[in-house]
Amino acid sequence: MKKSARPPRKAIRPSALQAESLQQTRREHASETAEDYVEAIADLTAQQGEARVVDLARRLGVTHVTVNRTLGRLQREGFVSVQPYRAIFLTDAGRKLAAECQHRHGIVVAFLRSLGIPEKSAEIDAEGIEHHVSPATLAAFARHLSR
Amino acid sequence: MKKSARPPRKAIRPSALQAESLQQTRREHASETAEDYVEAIADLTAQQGEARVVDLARRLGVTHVTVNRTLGRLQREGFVSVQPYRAIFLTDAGRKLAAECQHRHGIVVAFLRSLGIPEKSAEIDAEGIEHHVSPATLAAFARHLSR
DNA sequence: AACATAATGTAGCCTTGGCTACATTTTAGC
DNA sequence: GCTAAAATGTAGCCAAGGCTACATTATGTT
Repeated sequence: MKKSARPPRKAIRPSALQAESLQQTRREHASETAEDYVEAIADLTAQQGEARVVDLARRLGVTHVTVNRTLGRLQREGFVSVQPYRAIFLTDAGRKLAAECQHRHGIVVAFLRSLGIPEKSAEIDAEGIEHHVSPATLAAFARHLSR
Repeated sequence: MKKSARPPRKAIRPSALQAESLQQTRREHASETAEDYVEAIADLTAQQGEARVVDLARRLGVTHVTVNRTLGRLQREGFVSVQPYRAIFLTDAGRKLAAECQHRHGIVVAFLRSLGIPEKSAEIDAEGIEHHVSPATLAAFARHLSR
């Protein structure tokens, strides 16, 4: 019998950690859309009583078609409740998620502002960053703010 | 003739800014993959003399198939140079991008560590955050570090 | 030099999230 | 209550980035 004809390539160092980090980042990407949508729906509902497809499209910077398809997915996943030609409502799960996102978003923006970053940049960066901030890091941001 | 039968829904507040932020985030996503790949290729080349498909797959936490297809795109975009069954090389553009990413990654990790976040969490969060850090914010991080 | 195994490549499938173009339903205003 | 415009819905296209299954090439060991 034989063992190996060619020794398998061995990882020299920390591939495992990086692979894990990147897989985590990809998982976060998958929930980013849901978070952006529920947050927008919550805001719109608070601001104008209801959230409609056009409002979401404008707010999210996409066409109404994209919004429509995504709402279908979010309904499958239990975050929203939609009926044809009607306003969009959050489920309990959706409201919970939205509240968490708004809370986190506020902390991230305030933290960036506290570093001297101007309002607009802080908003833009926060939008990208917030989905990748772990509870530990969020806590560190909050700690830094309350000093 | 008639004008309007139904007044168009008007944005109450800051839809424009949020839409812009989200569009920026989506643009960043498009370059994330390129950044992760060139960085990994640069690291592997430095560590073991060459970067092979299997190494990248292990490092990035995906299958070799995904790596292969992505390398094709990166070659089209001018970041890498690949030949069948050969090692992968960065172009000048690829090396430049890799250097920028490594620099930024280092700052983000150091910054998070300086907030008291443990090594591993800092690495994981940095992987997700670094692609969304604007030059202004990166500068703020660096400023904070050098205090 | 043969050959088994690792490495690489290819075919084809899936989901997400963009889009345009066109169809249908609501609804404000006359 | 008609009707045009707004809003919503549907069909179908595209690229990215995952995957499995299978085909091909390189190469270390014998």
